[in-house]
Amino acid sequence: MLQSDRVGASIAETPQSTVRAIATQQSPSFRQVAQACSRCVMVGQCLPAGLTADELQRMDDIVGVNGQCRRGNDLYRAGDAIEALYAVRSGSFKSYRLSETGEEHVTGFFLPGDLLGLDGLHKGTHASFAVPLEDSVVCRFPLEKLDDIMAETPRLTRKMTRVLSRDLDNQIERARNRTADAAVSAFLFDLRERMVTRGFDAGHLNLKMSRRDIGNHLRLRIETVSRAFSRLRDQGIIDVDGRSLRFLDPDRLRTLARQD
Amino acid sequence: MLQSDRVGASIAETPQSTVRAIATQQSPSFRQVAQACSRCVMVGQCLPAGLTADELQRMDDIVGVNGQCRRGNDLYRAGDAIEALYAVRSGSFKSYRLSETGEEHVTGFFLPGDLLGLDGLHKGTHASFAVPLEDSVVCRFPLEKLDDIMAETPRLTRKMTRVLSRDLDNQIERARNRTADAAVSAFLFDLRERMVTRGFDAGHLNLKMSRRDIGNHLRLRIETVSRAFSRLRDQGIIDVDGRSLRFLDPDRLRTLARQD
DNA sequence: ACCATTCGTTGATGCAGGTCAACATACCCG
DNA sequence: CGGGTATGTTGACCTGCATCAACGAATGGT
Repeated sequence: MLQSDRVGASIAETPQSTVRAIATQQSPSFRQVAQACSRCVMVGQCLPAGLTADELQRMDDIVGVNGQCRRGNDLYRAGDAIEALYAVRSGSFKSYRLSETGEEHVTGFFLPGDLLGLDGLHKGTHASFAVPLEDSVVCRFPLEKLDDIMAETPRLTRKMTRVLSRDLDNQIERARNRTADAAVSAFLFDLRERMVTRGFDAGHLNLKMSRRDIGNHLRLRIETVSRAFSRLRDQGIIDVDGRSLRFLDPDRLRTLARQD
Repeated sequence: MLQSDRVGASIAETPQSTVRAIATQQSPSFRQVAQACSRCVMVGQCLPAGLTADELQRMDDIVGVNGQCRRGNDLYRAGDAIEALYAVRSGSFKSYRLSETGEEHVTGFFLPGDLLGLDGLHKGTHASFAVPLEDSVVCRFPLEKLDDIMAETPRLTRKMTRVLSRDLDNQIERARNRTADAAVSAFLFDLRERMVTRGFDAGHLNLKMSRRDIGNHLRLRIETVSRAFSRLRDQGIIDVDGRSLRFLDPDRLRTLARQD
């Protein structure tokens, strides 16, 4: 099994985890829509992307609980036994780790369709914390069931392998040597591309994360991020006011993002 | 299948790849030893670790070609169609990428038992270049066969998932904010741990990579790496003379490695 | 054995980004 | 509504690492 040998409490029994099933609060038809991968608008970007109709039906069967995760709560915490992976259905998340001295390190931002928890699979316990940046909804893939379905569905196995490989590739790519302006440009351009891929409006977006989180993620100070934003604004590449962001010249943003 | 949809030449037909089967130059018994996972000293650290005897036998059957890779040649090149993953059997490798401007970025160092090529699986083409740091021997896992055996061997699928998850975890961990001394200490401590895990002498080792490669990997200049080495030597933590390295105080090295 | 080239070390100096500080605005809660 | 706290921007200064430079030692090709 993918899951840990450690026996942990189920999500519902784990006090610090705050996923709450909303199914019981909903009408049967809404619940059905909320649960089924086959009817999810994000299915093309998510783990089940590329599955046949039959295989998708099987995925529908294992996505047991959709849960709200509200601001200020954790989806999971580093050290928790992994019992499931989560896909973002709506909203957004950040993941972070703590150093031995208690320093936070933001390890990623997650949009609808993104999979949370992959970095902990090898240990059987979560390697990171995951917190919503806004009220969000997640789909829960219990590892045991995922494991079962993978044993019978090679296509899903391959998809999982590719998702892991892509994350690894992205992490390596992110580790390049860059100036502060290039790092911030790359961050914004990547965010825009991910939004476009998911069918969001490409022109305008509201950043859900703070300057602190962005800087922490890019290993830059908050002041440096702020100045980089200002320089991009002064050059007419973006229009930024607080967390409200407009892309005026994506091509030049891309060029800045690609220089070392 | 894990492998690309692109149809590429086999390794043997690819001019720039220089894996050469040595089986024909060896006696049958040596060849057998060289090929079989079940008789490899690195089997405990490698992809087949944890398989049953039966499953291991199946792995033996798919490891088709062991190849020498000599210094100055590439095992594979970024952009090549992926037809196989490689495990280091003996020797060592570095992987690197090229930026659009031709800048090299060293993405990892690989010791016996390590798997090469994982970051390219999602695209079907290699994301990096892989070159030996010394004359080395690799085991070749053809993706198609690996895919077949994974479909029938859930345990191998899980192992592959864990290997990918571990690499992802390591990459994230490496991205922490660190001073130059902490980064170099972490690099050396990690290298030592990996050598110990593989049963090599923990006290002394010969670095196979240049200061340039180390610095590039850690996003530091060669002079900064050299000075960090000198400071560690002055503090009595290591004894270093060129590429010859002795660990005098691993505990203090570990402490340095863990501070932000 | 030769020279050319790469590699590693150390010193002097420069600069990108960190640090410190001041201030404005937004948000939360009683 | 008002006071407190978190957030974001900008300026002035500082520092850790990059850059430039000089040198000796190791390596490789002929």
